Amino acid sequence: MKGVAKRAPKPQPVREKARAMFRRAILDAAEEAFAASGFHGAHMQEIARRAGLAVGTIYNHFGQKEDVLLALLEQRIDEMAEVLHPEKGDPKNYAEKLVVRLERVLAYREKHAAFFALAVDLGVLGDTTPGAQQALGGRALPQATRMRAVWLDLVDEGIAAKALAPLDRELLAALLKSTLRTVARWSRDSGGSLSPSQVARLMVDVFLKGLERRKKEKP
Amino acid sequence: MKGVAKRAPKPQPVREKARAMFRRAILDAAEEAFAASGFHGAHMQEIARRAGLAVGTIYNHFGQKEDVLLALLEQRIDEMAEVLHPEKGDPKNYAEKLVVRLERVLAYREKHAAFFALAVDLGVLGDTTPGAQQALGGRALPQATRMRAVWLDLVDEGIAAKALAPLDRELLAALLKSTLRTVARWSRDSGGSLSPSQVARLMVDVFLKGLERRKKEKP
Amino acid sequence: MKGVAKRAPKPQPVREKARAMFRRAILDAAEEAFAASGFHGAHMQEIARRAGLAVGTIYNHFGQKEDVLLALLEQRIDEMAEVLHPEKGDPKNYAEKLVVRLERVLAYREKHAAFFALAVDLGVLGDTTPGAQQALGGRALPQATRMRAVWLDLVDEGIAAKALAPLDRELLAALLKSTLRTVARWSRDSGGSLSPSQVARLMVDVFLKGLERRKKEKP
Amino acid sequence: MKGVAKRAPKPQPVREKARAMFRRAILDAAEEAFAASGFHGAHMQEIARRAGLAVGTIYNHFGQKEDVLLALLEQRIDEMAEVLHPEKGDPKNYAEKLVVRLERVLAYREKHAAFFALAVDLGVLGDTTPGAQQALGGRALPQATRMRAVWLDLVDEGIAAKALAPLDRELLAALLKSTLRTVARWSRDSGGSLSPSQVARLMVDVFLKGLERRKKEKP
DNA sequence: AATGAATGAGACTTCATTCAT
DNA sequence: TATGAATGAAGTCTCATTCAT
Repeated sequence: MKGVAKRAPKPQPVREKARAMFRRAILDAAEEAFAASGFHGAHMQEIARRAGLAVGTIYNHFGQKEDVLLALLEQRIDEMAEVLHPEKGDPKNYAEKLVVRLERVLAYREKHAAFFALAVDLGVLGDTTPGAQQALGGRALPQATRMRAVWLDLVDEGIAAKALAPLDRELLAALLKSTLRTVARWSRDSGGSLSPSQVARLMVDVFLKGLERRKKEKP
Repeated sequence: MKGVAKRAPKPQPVREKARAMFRRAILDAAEEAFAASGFHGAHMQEIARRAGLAVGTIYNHFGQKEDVLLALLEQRIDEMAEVLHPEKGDPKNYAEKLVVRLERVLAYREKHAAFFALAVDLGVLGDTTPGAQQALGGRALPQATRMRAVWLDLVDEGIAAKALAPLDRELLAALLKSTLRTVARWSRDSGGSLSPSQVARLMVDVFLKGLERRKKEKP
Repeated sequence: MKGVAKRAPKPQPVREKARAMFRRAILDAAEEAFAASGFHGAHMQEIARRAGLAVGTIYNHFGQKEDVLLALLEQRIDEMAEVLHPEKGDPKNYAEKLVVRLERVLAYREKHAAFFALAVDLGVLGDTTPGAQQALGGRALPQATRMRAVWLDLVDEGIAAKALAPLDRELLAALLKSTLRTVARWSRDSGGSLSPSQVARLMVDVFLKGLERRKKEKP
Repeated sequence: MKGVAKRAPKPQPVREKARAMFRRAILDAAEEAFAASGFHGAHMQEIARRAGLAVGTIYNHFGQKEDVLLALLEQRIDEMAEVLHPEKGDPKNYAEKLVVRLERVLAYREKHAAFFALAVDLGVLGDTTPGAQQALGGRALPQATRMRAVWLDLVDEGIAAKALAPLDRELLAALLKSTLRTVARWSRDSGGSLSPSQVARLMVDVFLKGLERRKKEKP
């Protein structure tokens, strides 16, 4: 030790930051790659290429391919739960509240269209399909529970406010999600001439009032 | 044998039947295997085992793995379109008509739960996801068009009968399908205490009237 | 036996004839198929198709694919040795004798161009190459010995008649064959404007006199 | 990694060298394997084993089995064309020149006996047989043209020097090659008691003067 | 820690051969 | 005996993962 005094190794927050950047770069690349080709179609090579990294580097951050998918799903689900959370200034009226919240979700969806294509592909947002189970190696997504809770809360508020029919909360939540998904996809596929705000309003309207023809209605 | 006299080959309807039986056995086995493990997770070996055949035999009937999937989807979609078709004796009233038709679909779903798990996995029933495109090698499903037409017809009837809001027919069809799927899944997951008839009625109710809390209603 | 007297089964020469016809049809088909695609490239299916037979039938006549090749080679080599044999009326003069004999070989070659492509491919006419050994499963061709003998005889006659240089008879035979093959191929590839007789004469000339430029020569 | 700073990759001549070594090891292994069992008889597994590599590694260097064969042929043909080329100090006299050049070819042949067995097997040196076409997937060998040119040049020199009969140059070249091949094989098969130099001299003698018995000759 | 070539288990597919009709 | 579909061993190639640099 050549007579030099030892210093305790500094905590190196820089290292931490660098690690986080790599992680993020990998997940972003994976999102694109998975969305473009599905889980099996996307090769580690391709993910590495999109991230501007070598394959080996990915394995320094994730144990295996599955783990990249898992981490990506967790990350995005967390972000989406965040977005769906109540915020200060959200309206009191339930229908209005739904509109602003779904609007936020829609905005997030747009930024992460790739992830949603993937999530639908894996059935992760709804229920888990065999293909998803395969891809995840049978592991459960802890974040999915959190996500579910947020939707259930939203529905519970509606029930409490006597704005929603007193049906099973799981059913209500599932229908709210499926309406969101279906209308959003339709909007995208049919040219997307509606503004996000109009789309959110349409979702809520369909969800609350259904699709029966109505006589005249007062606003 | 150029110069050797040939007995005219007798028309063998038996052969035809045998071929059809093998085909069917393979598709049934494939349905199970794909449903259990997804397209990539299911190996030809496994499909052959389930069908009680040798691998080679599958290749006597289908060019490649993809083709097995394709044929299976076509078969099942055809069957389902059949089931969804109008039948003599269906009620005139639109809501009632929806109920009986969806009931038929539900019954078929139950028999082919495996297929539906697969179909959702592939996104074939709704729209095509990257994973599905992967599995199908980019080929389109001709039958999917037929399926779509049947749903659109059902919706058009509703519009014509002034029973449905005059919205875009694609949107209406998509929402009808997603409601069906969501309620069916909920019913199954929540213990399945409702009869198929009740489930169908619930679907139609949700679809037509939405989930807003209603005061009193007369049946 | 219904009271009918038994007759001893007749020797059935018809059966024998039928067998021979099948055999021949198969060998002809195999010749074409092998020549078109090589030993490995030609499938039993294809040979059967060309013969207008079912695959199974081939296996009623030959034990395995190899055996078909073997039988074909034996057959053709026999025929060719036949053709190369001395015949009544062949000239006495050695050079002239060579010409008429090679002419016969050339005629046979033309009829069985397919076989010769195959034979060269397998190196069967000259020496046995690894590929040929592979195809023949390591078995030797008994007929090849007979063939060799015929060529050696032809060369021996030349030595005896003091028409050929007193070199090793194996070398002389090998050179005669290779000259035959090379000139024949050249003649075919370069448009084939020479008559078979001219080609044979050229072969003999090259073989006997070499390719050095000669001053003037008297015929 | 899009945003992450990259160190400029240093130019790595070492890598290049390593690549070349692997390539060479694979080609050498393939030469042995192909020569021992023919193209179809040699399995990738076996080639890998002989090269001391894993199968996958071969596929990092060559797209498919065919490509290994192709590359091997190109390599060896190039080397052989090199050897056959005129060199400083070659004699002026045509016969003498032929002798020294063929001697070089013979030396190369000896070192690469395996390749020549293979080449003959594929008919690549002369003309392309169905089996070769099969193995090469129908692709042409660019190097073969170069090879042909070298032989044609050698023959043209002879014609120009009025040492060769004014026959078609393709024919002369083909005969020169076939004489080389035949005599070399004979020499090897008959015990190899002749020195390379003697063999080359014999080839030229046969090629130029033919095999007719000659009276007395002056050297 | 990043790199990227090497690794090899395992998947799909082919095709000679068998065998029930 | 001819048939041709069934069989399954075996080969090529892919791609997630490892590891020496």
